Amino acid sequence: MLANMSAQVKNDSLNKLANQAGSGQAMQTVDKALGLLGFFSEARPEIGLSEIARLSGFNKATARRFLLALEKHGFVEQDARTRAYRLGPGLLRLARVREAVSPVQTVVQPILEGLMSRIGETAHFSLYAGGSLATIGLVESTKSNRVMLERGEAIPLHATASGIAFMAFARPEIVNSAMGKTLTEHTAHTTTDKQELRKLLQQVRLAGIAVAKGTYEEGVCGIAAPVIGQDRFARGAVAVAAPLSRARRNVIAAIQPEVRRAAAEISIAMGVDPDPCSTGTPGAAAA
Amino acid sequence: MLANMSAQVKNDSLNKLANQAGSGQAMQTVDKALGLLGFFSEARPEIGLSEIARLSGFNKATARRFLLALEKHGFVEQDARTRAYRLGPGLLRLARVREAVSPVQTVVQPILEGLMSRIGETAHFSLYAGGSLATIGLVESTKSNRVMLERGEAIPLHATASGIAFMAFARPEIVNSAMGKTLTEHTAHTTTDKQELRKLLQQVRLAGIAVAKGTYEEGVCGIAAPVIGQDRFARGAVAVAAPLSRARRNVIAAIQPEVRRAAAEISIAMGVDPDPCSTGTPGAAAA
DNA sequence: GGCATCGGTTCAAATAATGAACCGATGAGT
DNA sequence: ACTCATCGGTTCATTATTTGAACCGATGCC
Repeated sequence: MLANMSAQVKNDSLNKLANQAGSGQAMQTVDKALGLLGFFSEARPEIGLSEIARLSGFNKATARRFLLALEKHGFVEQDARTRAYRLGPGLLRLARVREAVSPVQTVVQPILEGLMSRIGETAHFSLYAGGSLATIGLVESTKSNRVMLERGEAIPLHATASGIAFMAFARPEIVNSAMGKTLTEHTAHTTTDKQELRKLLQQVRLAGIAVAKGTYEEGVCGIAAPVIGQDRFARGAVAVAAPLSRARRNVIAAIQPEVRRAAAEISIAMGVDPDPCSTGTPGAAAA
Repeated sequence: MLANMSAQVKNDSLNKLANQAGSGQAMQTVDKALGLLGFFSEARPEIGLSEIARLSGFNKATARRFLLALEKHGFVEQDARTRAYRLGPGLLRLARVREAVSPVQTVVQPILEGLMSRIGETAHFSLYAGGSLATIGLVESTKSNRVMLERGEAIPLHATASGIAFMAFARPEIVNSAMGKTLTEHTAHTTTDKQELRKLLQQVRLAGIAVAKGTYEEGVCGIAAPVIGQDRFARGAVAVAAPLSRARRNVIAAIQPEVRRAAAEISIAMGVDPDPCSTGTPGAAAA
């Protein structure tokens, strides 16, 4: 009897690990279909059937069936003339409901505006979703020489201050998944070595803030702090982006506490318990 | 030649209709998973596993697998404490991309504001997605006695001016699908007879505008015009909602052209070709 | 303690997804 | 005008997937 029990328990925990690790058993068909949505971006807003089949590696027939299902729910729509597919209006509805429930955008924007006005540089906020960071809120500096950002564009995790700050406090499996891919070299300063990146993350974990000089775009300095969710893992990041020419030591030092504060405010607004001594959480408690 | 052409066109449109009509072969698994998202609303923002299984009619195990797949892509997220599911942040990213491509909200809001300021009553804009109309833009009247609306809430097609205006110019299969369900009687003035509803739609098709007095909520008068897409079928509707006490004949008459104009502006903003003699489109050209 | 319900998991049985080949249309190159 | 390539879309036999009843441990309510 006892031997039986322990054998079962062992099996159970092994299975659990397997499930959580690989994000394994999660309705592959749905997974594949939703994956198609990731190919749409501001840079590639409309995609033809053959192209999306090529991008995704599916058969045209399969890809089309996915698109039909997505279209039925308004996630994509097909241009009547070109027959190309683009993201659909159903997303707006769902985003509205989400926003009504947890008003991130509404709450984040004023915080970013305050941050920008105090330090005079472009500020933005990104959330992790579907494998990368996506800019959700953005306030541009009023200075003539300012850093411009694309809205809604995917931000590489390893090459930006936001990404580093996020990864330093993200769920381990997210970091592992990011480490699994090749680290694209965006500039000469991009960290492309995985050992080095891990070391960098450890430093950021201690500092609680990330500074990146020209790692994504030459001449741009990013300063970012993580935004934390209820589970004490990172959900996204707040960042300030300034021209390197203005980013002297004392300026960076002055910006850091402001970014930290904005990140904390957003974390709280997003529903994190501000009390640090809640449950024995696996997250950043070590710091 | 001419005979040939017309025969081909006929075949094409028949095929199209057949495909769109049944919405038949469209990856049932994905369809079911996306259907779960429809259960979330402002009124019911968080749903537990068992409840969503009950609502959807799926087994708990199945429902959970759907939710896992959705969570993986940020369409839902699970509250760490309550273990309930809510809509996720990934939606914001996609909505942003969509909005960048076809800036409906950005464009619609000022038009609604203009409409409201000219006529002094609550104005709103809804898009069809996933089986019902969803309010995308809303500007409330500044009068003390005004009509209030929930944001992002689903609007029944048969009981509102918006729904009637939309259906009158919608794809036939959408209308048929709506007619397939029972017509809920929201007030004593709701049209619940399908024959009568068809007649009403025909009238609205001729008038180009719909007026509904207390059909959804007692004492509220709605005046709505359809917003048209590239294919000349309706995508949604613009509506004004006024207290019946203020909705005298001459007021309604004064409001109608304004609503019409707003709807036309939005249609154009959404990419419809303002030129009526473009390609031989299957839409409302016949009317 | 007893009872109901919660979130979550399992494995055989049932159902659904898949892709090579194909169709007609379109457009560029000659 | 003819080819050639590619487009969006469809079909059907083969295959891998989804599915749900029964189950577990935990929690909350008499």
